[in-house]
Amino acid sequence: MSNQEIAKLLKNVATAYTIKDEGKFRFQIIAYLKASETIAGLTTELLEYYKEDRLDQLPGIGKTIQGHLIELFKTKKVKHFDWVLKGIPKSIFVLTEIPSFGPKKAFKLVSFFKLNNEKTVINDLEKIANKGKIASLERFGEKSQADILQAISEFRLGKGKTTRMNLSYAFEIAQKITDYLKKEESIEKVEALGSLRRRAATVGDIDFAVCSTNPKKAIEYFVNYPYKERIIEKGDVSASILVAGGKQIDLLIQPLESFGSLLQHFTGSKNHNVHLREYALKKGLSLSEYGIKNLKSKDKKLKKYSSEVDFYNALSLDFIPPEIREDQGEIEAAIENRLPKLIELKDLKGDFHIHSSFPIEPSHDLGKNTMEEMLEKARQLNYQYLAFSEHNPSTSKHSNKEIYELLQKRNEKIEQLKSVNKYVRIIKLLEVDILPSGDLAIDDKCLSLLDGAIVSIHSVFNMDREKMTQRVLKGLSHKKAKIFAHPTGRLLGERAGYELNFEELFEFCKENNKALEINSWPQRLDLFDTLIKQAIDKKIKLAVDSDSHAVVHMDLQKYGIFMARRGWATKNDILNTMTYNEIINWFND
DNA sequence: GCCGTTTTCGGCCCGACTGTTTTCAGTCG
Repeated sequence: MSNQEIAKLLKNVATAYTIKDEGKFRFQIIAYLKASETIAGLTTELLEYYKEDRLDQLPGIGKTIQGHLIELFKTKKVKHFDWVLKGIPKSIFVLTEIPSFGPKKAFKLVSFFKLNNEKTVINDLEKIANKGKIASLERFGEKSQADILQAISEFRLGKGKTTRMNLSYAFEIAQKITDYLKKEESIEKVEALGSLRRRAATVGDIDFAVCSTNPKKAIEYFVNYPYKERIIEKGDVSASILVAGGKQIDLLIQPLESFGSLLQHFTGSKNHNVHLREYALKKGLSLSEYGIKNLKSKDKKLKKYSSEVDFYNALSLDFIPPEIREDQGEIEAAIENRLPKLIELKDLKGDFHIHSSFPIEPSHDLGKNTMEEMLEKARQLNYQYLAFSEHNPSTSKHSNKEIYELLQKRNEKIEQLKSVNKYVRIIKLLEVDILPSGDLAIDDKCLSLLDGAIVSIHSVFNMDREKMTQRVLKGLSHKKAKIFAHPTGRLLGERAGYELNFEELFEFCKENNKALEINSWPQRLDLFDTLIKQAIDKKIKLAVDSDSHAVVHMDLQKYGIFMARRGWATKNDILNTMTYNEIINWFND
């Protein structure tokens, strides 16, 4: 079973508990949902944790659920789950995937109308709603009947509970809406929050905090956004609209004096907030988007915060950067004044992964811009150095001798550029395929022409975990191979990437002084945050690379920096913050 | 069912909004 299937199973158990007796099973429900989230967000198959006897390392998975998971892997079923799920039609779990459908609503509809066919339940429900049969049900009405039809139709168009967009796409939408909101004169401040502010690789809803002298007018203005599809809800301090592609935009409003608390609350993450509020409760403080209540004082008066820094400081905590608010130990670190000083974009002194248009007749895609154009961009970015790293010449179309000659030609070109280029130093790299055998695609003689090689996987993704790991380690063990590019091979929204034993890879990199890439391409963002944090804990060097195939791509480095920050990276963890001399020494090491 | 800087027992974040109601149930973040 895949992680997603197991996560769904645990979520279904929570749903079943909710239907059976929400009050009685209140804390079991929370526990199962948390365990489900943990598994859904894992970067390694849960089965591997089980095989390696490491299930107890996972947060929110205690003795009981561990036992159930072990039973699941051993016998493919869990007696306790079967008991909880008994009598709950499976079609309910289909409906709960639709936004606005929770356990109660799904159960009421399925049981009243006997919608027991999980394959047709959505169509069946739609037919019933269209016939007007739902409106007469207790606690339903004409409006909720129409809402059900709307939710089904939007679900079919792609608005699901777990539908997410890439960070770069969310940035574009957020920019448009920010520009729109700033035109309303009563709006004094606009901040995009939620997972967007935390710079998560993918974003669900886009959240905005707004500070306005006239909240009513500001809300009215927001819900009249010209590109909205419809208004989802509209209240006194918050509203939500739907824009093209089923994307939801939420707005929250507070006066300036509470703006800091609002930022804090709406930035999340949920787990960070829950942990923070539990920590505060122990000090007798109750937190909300409005401020901090002292439960020990007589009047329990609310203290408001206009600044988020003051809000954290009021809890005796250092300010926690949004990118690491994921309940991964940041609260403990803030208590003990040992939060890392996270890397910033301006710390980068170069880029190792640049594909120019030099006609090297590569195995994969060639860049769009000349070396000169890329170098000029590097100068604008204030880089000390730039490495050209086109794909290796195609091995099916060229002999070793021809490949050698192509690389020689490229070297001549680079030497000529070096002689005329005063601003940016050039490093001679190449992105070399690691073949399924683990051998590099070009021979030693060709590799000797380079300062070093970036190695990567571009074919035969479906090897099993151990074979793939051995393939990568063999490729990386070549003296010239220094950086392993886009290590998981994932493409967001397209493919999950191959399975690797990262423990083993980290160990190897540490021993042999190899680096892993944080690829800034928005669809890759690979390595990603959780693996970056693990790598940094193991003191592995990382390189933030744009993988540019055109000049404009060189600006995408900010996304790699976002991921690095989410992985708690400081300047010292990132290779391309080093000077040219240090880097050249590292490549020759 | 999970978890530990008041705890291995006894806690478990806090609030908005909608629709159907006239005080609440359900969903969401």
